[in-house]
Amino acid sequence: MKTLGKKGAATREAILASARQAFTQSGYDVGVREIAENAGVTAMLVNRYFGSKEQLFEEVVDLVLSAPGILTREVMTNAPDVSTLCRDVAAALVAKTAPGITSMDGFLIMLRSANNGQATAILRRKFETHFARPLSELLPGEETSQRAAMFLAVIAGFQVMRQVVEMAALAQAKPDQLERQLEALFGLLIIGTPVKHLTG
Amino acid sequence: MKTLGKKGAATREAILASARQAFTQSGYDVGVREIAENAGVTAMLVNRYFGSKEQLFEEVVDLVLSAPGILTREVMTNAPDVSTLCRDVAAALVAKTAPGITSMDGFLIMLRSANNGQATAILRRKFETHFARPLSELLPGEETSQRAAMFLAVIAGFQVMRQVVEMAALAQAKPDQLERQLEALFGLLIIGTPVKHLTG
DNA sequence: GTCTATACTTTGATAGAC
DNA sequence: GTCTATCAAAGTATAGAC
Repeated sequence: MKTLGKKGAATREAILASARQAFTQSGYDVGVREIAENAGVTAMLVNRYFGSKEQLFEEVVDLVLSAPGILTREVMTNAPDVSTLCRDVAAALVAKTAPGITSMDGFLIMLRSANNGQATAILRRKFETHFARPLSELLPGEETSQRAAMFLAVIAGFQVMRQVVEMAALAQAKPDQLERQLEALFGLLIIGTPVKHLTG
Repeated sequence: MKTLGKKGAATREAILASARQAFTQSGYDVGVREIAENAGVTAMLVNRYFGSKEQLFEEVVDLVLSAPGILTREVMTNAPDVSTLCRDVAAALVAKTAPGITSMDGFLIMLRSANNGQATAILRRKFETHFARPLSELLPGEETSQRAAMFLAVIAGFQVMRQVVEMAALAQAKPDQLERQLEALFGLLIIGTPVKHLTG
């Protein structure tokens, strides 16, 4: 382990910030040289400070999953009850996936990097510890781990259709309509029954 | 455009078949040399017959999207009623995403090429015409296009979590439990109310 | 300590010989 | 119509300049 001076730490942060931007926008397949260039350094320093591209990706994922996103520890633990959680997550999800917004969410990184085996292996571990396990412990009733996973699947599917594929029906729909549909789905998974009918 | 003789067309088919197998098993990151080797030719011929690896992938996508998948016109139009449709799609989805099975469904191909702009543009059009529009016309009630899109989003999300990320809770769950959960979600989107309670 | 220059390895793509 | 030879780009590793 190398000791880092002040300048070194700054460079490390610059690379990390550049990598976060690049991975979110282009997925894991973005080049290390491009990441380094946007940080004002050469590609070699990426390996010096992070060991490998894979480890750099892992650190970026940690960073993004810890930052406020659609599902955070705060959202999960601060919600007074589960129906509030449904509404909060639905609202955050619709807002963060609005057309034209380049959100830095962990789910988006996952979807953009889904074609790379190394990246998905890292994401699997991070999703388990950050989302699946705490959410599963929060749910009442039985089969909590499956229901938690389905919850995450709905979030991921909504994002891939709205932000990546950009399906017309989701990109142009009114936000409150989408929120209502998502809230109903989440309610079904969380408390076992829908909080509200879809057509109001 | 080159003119193809009998032998040329045969090698082209061999490469295409090998590519379908390879992409299904290993995803887009599989090497062109490996694809060519399994077809009994050198890597060069891949580019000669398909232009690039990307175009080869696109042709495999076309091939797979034409074949019966999770949502086909038959499933959609042959179902006597919508609740049967929910059950059929849920069962097909769980079966096709079983661990160890790498069926190259259209949704999965979409996810694997999600970071490629051209690929998503092509897939967006195919999804609209093949899935979104006919499904939307099949649904009763209001907001049919949004609900159809959400339906597709749930399918996509389930696949990405079970097949790509391989979340433990989804990969190891009992098939009939997953089917029940999916059927409830689909029912909520299709007929506006769940067909069955989750813990029932 | 911090960083650049250089090169090795693999992979996708191209040119020209037969 | 097919192959050998080669190129360009990407991830990585080493040596050494300041």
